Amino acid sequence: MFVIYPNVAVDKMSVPLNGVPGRFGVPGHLGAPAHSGISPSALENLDEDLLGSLAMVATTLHFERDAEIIAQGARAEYCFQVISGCMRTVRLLEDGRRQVGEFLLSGDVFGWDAVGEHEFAAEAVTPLTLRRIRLSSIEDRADEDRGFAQRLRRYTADQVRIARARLVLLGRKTAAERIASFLLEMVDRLNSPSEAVIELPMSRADMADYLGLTIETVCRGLTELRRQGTIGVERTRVVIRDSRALALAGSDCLQ
Amino acid sequence: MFVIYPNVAVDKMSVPLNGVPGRFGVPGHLGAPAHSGISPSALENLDEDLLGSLAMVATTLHFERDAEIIAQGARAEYCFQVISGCMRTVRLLEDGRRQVGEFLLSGDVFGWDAVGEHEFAAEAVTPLTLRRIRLSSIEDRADEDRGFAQRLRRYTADQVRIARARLVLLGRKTAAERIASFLLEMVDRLNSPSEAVIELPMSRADMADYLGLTIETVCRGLTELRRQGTIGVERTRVVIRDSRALALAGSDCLQ
DNA sequence: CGATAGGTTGACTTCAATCAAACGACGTGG
DNA sequence: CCACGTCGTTTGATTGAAGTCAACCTATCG
Repeated sequence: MFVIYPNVAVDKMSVPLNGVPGRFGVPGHLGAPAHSGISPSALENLDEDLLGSLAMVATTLHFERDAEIIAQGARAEYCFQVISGCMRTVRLLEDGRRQVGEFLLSGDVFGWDAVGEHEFAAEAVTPLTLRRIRLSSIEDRADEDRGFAQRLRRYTADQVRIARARLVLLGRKTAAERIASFLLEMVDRLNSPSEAVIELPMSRADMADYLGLTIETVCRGLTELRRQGTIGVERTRVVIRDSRALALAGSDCLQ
Repeated sequence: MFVIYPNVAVDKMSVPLNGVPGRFGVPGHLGAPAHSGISPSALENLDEDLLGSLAMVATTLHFERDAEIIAQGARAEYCFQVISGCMRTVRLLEDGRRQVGEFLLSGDVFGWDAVGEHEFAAEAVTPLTLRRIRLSSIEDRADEDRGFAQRLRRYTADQVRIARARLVLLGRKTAAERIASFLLEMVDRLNSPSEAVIELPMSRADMADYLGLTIETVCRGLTELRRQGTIGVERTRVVIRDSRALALAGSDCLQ
């Protein structure tokens, strides 16, 4: 039902929180595991908690919204697993263009693939709780624990497939299709209490940079889907009114 | 660094003959040792030959240009390592839009990340020699050979990073930048005898579908680079005249 | 040869970006 | 409590980069 992370040196960052959308409340203080009511925080399911067994060598960290967890180009020494909240990976070009690599939710791991340095920065989309683990610990564990190595392989293979599916989205899909696909992805990943309603943790700007679009185009796309009766939108809350039409709009036959 | 290899590997396969798409090549003689005689190609370097140690359980196959090696959606039972030639992975949307996932050259492996089915098709860009290996063999070897498991992790992590770097290219770069980046990638990967000259194995259409552009836009981009004196182009041969300018044109600071 | 396929170039269109303005929610300070 | 400023979002008008359509070129091959 939940994960016990015993000791843990808790590097604690200030946990302010300027109110705000996406009621990802302040994570309970310290030892408190993924909280009760809201946000099941996925990690309850050990099968899906890749690094759960490394909790004893992990450090738990808290970040406020928009905090930078890792800078682009930082030396790769640690990787991070999201315990609760939402994180984004971003890469900037010199002139300021920004690409969001992925959004990470509970259980997702950032940076384990890094070699010399992290090629993407990592930032908190919402107040965030992370588990920080030395890359060497993962390598060591993989060497000595066959089951872990298998799970790691599966996880990484999944990441490759996911990234490649996004190549199709970015390379060949229209703005409208990208937006529809994105909503479908989020419906799938944010396991909401109610099937049909999702609370997007990220801003339009984040969505735009994830989808290779501009804020305005994302807005217009959402508005258009609403006009068609496919979804309902108001700020961060999206209601899926016709998921069949949405899948169609996203050209997601295979997926 | 400089590999000395006959730039066309010996294939007993008859010559090109332009392709009828979706045609199968001739499967190799079963159990034939990986390289009978010549054609070590790039694989001479064992360090870079991830699956070299599995050669005894591999089957060598030959395909003609444009042959389909694996169909999109095919059951994932085998993976393939390129011995010589160039392979592309492609994914089609229902309406015919096409995205090339990657180009694979000597040593590269296709399909090891697949779970139920291959989400991309694999096709021969040039006459092609492959090593075919059961996915289960890889899994088994990874379980029993720590060094192999490590190399496999490194290889897969590389694939993740490469795919994510392409997200930036497809999501945020202009046509001109994509084309310049592509040339730089190819200069790096096709280790040509002469630093400054590369022979592109793929057509403009393949390049376009790799870069999320149209054939015409690729042509215009190449022409523009030539007009600027950055490269020389004639059909498949590209001469890099000013690699500094090319890197600049590609916005590839980090990379 | 002529046929064909791939490549290049030009004219025009279009989808998404850019520029601009207004709105709404929220927090702050008077 | 309300006026105000800020920030994120939405909508509209316009621009522009890349797509589409079309013609032509140039290797290659039967």
